Amino acid sequence: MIQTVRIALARPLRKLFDYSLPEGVAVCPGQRVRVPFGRQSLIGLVVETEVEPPEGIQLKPVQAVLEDWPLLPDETRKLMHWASAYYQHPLGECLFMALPPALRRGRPAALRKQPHWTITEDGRQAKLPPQAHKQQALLHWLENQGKPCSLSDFKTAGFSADQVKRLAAKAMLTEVEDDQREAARETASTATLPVLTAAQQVAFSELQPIENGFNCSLLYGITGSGKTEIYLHYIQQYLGTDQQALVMVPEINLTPQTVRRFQRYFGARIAVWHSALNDSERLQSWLRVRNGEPVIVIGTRSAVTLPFSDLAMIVVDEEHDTSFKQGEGFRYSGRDMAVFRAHQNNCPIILGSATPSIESYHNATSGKYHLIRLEERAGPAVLPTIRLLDIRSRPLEGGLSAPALKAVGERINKGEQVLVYVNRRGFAPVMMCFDCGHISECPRCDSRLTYHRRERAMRCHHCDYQTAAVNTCPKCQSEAYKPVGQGTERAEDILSTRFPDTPVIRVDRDSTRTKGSIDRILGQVNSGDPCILVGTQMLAKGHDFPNVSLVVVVNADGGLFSVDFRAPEQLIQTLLQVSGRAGRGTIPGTVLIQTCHSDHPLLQQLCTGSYLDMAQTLLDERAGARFPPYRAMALLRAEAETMGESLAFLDGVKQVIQLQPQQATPQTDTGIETWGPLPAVIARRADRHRAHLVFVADQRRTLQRVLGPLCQQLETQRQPRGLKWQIDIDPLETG
DNA sequence: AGCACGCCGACT
DNA sequence: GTCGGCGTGCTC
Repeated sequence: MIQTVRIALARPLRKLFDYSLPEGVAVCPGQRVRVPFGRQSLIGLVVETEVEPPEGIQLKPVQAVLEDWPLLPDETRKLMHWASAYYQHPLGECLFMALPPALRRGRPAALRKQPHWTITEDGRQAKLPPQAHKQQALLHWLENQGKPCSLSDFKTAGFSADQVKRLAAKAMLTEVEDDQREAARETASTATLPVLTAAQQVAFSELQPIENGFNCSLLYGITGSGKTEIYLHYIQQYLGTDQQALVMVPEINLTPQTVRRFQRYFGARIAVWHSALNDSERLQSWLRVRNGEPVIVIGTRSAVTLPFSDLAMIVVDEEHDTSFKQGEGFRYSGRDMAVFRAHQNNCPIILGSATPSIESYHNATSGKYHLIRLEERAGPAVLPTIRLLDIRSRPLEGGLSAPALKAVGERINKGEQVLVYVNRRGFAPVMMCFDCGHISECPRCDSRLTYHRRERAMRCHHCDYQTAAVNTCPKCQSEAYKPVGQGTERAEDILSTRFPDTPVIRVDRDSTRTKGSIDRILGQVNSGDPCILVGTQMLAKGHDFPNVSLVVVVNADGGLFSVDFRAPEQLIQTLLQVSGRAGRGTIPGTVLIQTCHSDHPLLQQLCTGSYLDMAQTLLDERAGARFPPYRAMALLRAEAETMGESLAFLDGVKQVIQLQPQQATPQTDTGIETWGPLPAVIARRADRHRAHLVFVADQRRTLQRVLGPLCQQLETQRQPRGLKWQIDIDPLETG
């Protein structure tokens, strides 16, 4: 009897393909196979065995079975099955998302033995020329590790392969055989953890031990309260030497410093997972996890799909951070998948943040999560004072008001550091003609081009359009064609003019483009000398600036009156995160927020209340408007050559949804509401016209029940050429 | 997504 | 007469 198996392929198709299995071959779900597909040969993953062969299709046979064990373990496979159904994304793509690129391409799943290096007697003598200070530092670092290290260890510590090669050539380093598994098992607990403060101890004692099984703790710890210490202690205290752990961090936060901090206590058990890894590094890390090594993975969003076999705990740090949600394609939330995975593994999960998301806060108040409050800063630092500075009809220089500049001057004179935060949204410099009013716009998007002085270029932030800057108005040839708006560069100019003796350091995408520049900047700031940091978003996250005693927020009003219902939440989160950079040392910090709406209740509350009070206010507003988390939301995005096509497509979908007989129980289930379709806030992007249709339902189940078949139908029925659609479950941006 | 088949314009 | 443009249709 010939067996039929169901195979998932890495194709954007909401269907699986059946194949016959050659006589004498047996497979189980999760195994990797090679199958013929059309006239190509593809890698597939077994989803189901012993299936009923479909009628009227001549099945092709499986060509090869790549391993005699399931590459994707059951637990991970079930996670991806759930994610596929929850996010309405094709199963094949979801499953393959959980494999590193090398394995997707069919490379063997073999753990390459990594050469480990140790220092020789010659190396200890270290007779290096004085200019080889980096090699000297490497030797010094390795000696302090007290154990052989691999190339990737050197790289995470900031050294290069070339330096290792040179030292090996001088016989100062030598290769040793080292079984990684053993290396990982022995906890390099040379360093002892810092003692928890009384407040940290209280918070720590509220965390459930691993053996109590699934529970989700929302650790609300104000900026500077030392949440990381709590994670470290938790791992130290509860994680078994044979168990695996996952620590998820936002994209921006995966700095070498964070990793080093964990490595100090857990040594070789630490494995990293982030977008900067190359294919072979990814494969190695993935296989370490798959082989059941007792690793502690520090990783970004996609680390939630790693093939753990004994996952005992999860931490999601900065859980409110929007980078946990993938913004395209398979639009999953790493944080939400982590909660599901903890549940699936019956293990604890800790969500940490100084500014928890409204969703998580809601889960905490409803008793689904356990709320732990840590509202004291560790060490001598106290929370900064937040003051609003109303700038209505005040003259501004580079976006800064006279009182703000005065405050900057005072701090500088005292030898302290200042951070000027420019909320980029709507404040990037554009070129405007003062004679005819012409403003430079992107020819392909509904957006303005921003002026980049350094490159003398005009750039679009929504597509890759770029053009040289010109001095005269392209419309009326007037000479009065000048940059307006308060970008980081304008603020930087004004500050350097006003404070010529103080270094002004700009921190934004442009100034940190080159590798290592962020470390150089941080080094300069941490030296403690007075300086003024000017920057965007990047400054708000993670980094510690102990000598910054004043934060000036150039403009806070962007998020106050936005069409997006999440804008106020994101505004106060950003304001509080950037405020948290002030007064981390011994000097009490001050935050000045420039605004045209100093009487706005949310901003008022920012100065007096705690974050949780604000979260409660926002949650009440969400309840009133029946927004998430009180209802489930999904977004159907469409784009086409014309807006008419996009809107017509979404209108059609709306009709279908509304005509559908809703077999709902009236009391609990009011069915689905659709809002729109509406053109996106940036309606035209790269010459594509975009529109949205929003779905809202009291119950997630209702939404799933309708969206599943809808996606299936939209995929099979043919659409006007050039029309593309995608579904976004729990969207973060509804504009 | 690929890849092939298919039917219309400028080249040896 | 062919090479090749990308429009649409299929893949167990």
